[in-house]
Amino acid sequence: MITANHPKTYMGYQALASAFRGKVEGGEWSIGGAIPSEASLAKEFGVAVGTTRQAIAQLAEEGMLVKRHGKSTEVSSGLNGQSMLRFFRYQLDDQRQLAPQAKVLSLKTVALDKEVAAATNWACKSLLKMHRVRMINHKPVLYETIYLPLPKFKKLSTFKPNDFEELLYPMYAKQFKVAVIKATDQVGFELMKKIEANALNMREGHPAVRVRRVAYDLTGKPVEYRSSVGDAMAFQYFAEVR
Amino acid sequence: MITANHPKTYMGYQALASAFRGKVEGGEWSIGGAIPSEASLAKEFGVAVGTTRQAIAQLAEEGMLVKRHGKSTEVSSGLNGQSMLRFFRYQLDDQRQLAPQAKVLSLKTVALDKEVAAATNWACKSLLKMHRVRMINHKPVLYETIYLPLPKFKKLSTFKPNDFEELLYPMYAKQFKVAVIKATDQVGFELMKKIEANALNMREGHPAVRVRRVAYDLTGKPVEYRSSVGDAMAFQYFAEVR
DNA sequence: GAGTGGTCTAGACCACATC
DNA sequence: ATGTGGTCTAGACCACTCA
Repeated sequence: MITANHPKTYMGYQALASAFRGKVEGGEWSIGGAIPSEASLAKEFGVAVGTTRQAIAQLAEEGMLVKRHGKSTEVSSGLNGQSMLRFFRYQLDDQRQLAPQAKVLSLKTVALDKEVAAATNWACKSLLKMHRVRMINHKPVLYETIYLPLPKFKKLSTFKPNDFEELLYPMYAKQFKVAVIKATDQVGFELMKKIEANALNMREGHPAVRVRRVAYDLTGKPVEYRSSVGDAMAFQYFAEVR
Repeated sequence: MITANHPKTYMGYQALASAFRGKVEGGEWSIGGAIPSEASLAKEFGVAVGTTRQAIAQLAEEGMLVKRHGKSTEVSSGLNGQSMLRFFRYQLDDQRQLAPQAKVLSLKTVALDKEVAAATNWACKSLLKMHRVRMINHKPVLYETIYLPLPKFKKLSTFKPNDFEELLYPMYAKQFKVAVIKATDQVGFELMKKIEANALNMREGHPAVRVRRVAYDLTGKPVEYRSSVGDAMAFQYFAEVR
């Protein structure tokens, strides 16, 4: 039955975790907001506090929830989006840490791309396609092509290049209530194409690295596809293997 | 106090975890072997079972212990060492999965290398340095330079190239009781040097990828430094960002 | 001080592996 | 059947945050 609540259903911590996932996906617990206390959830679902703790611990592990000792447990608002640029080893003028800049070059609506569809399994028929250059100390270092599914991100199609914030992931969170909590990177090597080379003040055919990234939201669904090109010689990628 | 045991010391799960770490590091719980049951540990340390469970859960998370439902909890015997080669995208003759081969080219004792020391913080004064080629379907794809600290791995210095097994990490476990449970990779691009090119049947100056890997044991100490070179055009690296 | 999450206890019962 | 780890309970008390 769809609408009725059985008076007493068995609730293991995994079933509880599923129920909590549902609250997040359904928007009942909104992104960045606090969820009810463990004690009140235990009462609501008719289980011991320890059981709600175990369910919450699992979701916290997955990155969906964030625990704050003494305060509350919140729905994650996601990664900050700086995670791409830290892979390039550009030295700065002095020791100071310079914030990267970003410039949107173009924005248009296109048909679903084959490569994108294969990586994301999106079923939409059109996409928002954005070209962007990222700079460190005003020097362009990364040429990005970013795809977003429509109609979810339709509001962006009316944006002018200057309307975009520096970091996209936090903007997705604020404007669309989409939190990016995981991404997969695929690093490969190729020769730089003319468009990319021009944008980066380099020669066509220069050794280039391409990072294809799929970003996932709280529910595990792909929300963004991003393909970034940079100078291979200036590139360093760090990863932990377990 | 250093030597005496107080009859009753407070044992939080973190202190317990430290005690368990000590048992592993001291060799009292040996690599690949089962540790005592949760109930007996609880009795031995004078805590509730739940507390030993929490301590064990933490060490399992770190990869030091592996839990086997219904059997026992074991000290990890580490990764299998295939983790490097999976990053290359060589297609095989047919659909079958071909096991990679490995050939040791040379083995010698050298002074502590600066690059190696910087990455590992090793304090030893000499190293074992090994050159190795890894092949897929009898085609060489990876030229590896492997460093191991002495005197820990002294026994290997008398080995002949054919004495080495295909996978090194399991060999470290068997022969030296060293389990590799974590590694960090640093991926960069460069031009292939003559020696590497010769070993891989490629031209000097061909675009190459270099993966510098530090492998860590159960206690978090670096146990191996490995620098691997391959064809950049055939390379794909996958990683998850969280 | 009130409310939240963090630690710990003691015990019951379940699920799995092995003999 | 026995022993192991996995789940769950009910409650005590601690540590942290904030009004």
